[in-house]
Amino acid sequence: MDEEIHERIRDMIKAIPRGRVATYGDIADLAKAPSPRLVGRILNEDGRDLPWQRVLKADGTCAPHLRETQLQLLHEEGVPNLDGKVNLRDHRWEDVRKDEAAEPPGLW
DNA sequence: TGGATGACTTACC
DNA sequence: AGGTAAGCCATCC
Repeated sequence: MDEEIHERIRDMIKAIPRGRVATYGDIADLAKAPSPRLVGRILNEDGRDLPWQRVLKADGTCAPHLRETQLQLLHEEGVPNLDGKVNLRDHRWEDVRKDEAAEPPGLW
């Protein structure tokens, strides 16, 4: 059902930890959404109560109309950005989870 | 029914 | 590194 996806997408976004980010594609994947476009649409109409600032495009940039606000909020959360682009390698939610699970403790 | 649109992605050049 | 094109899914006209 569409409602299911809708809800799951919102839950996934809510689940993004502070100081971390995820791409639309990641959310779509985790929420089993058929397309990243759906994630964008959800945020557009129902993103008021969500940490929408933690959702970025695949290249680490954010949507044009939000750029200013987005970067500001992320910066306040402790997510640095370089000329409007966030380093996904260091702050991407999915990647970090994977690394933390696979990385031997104490290595870093 | 068919085409246009959007807080997207990937591939190619 | 930056531009274009095609694919993508739900919605609206």
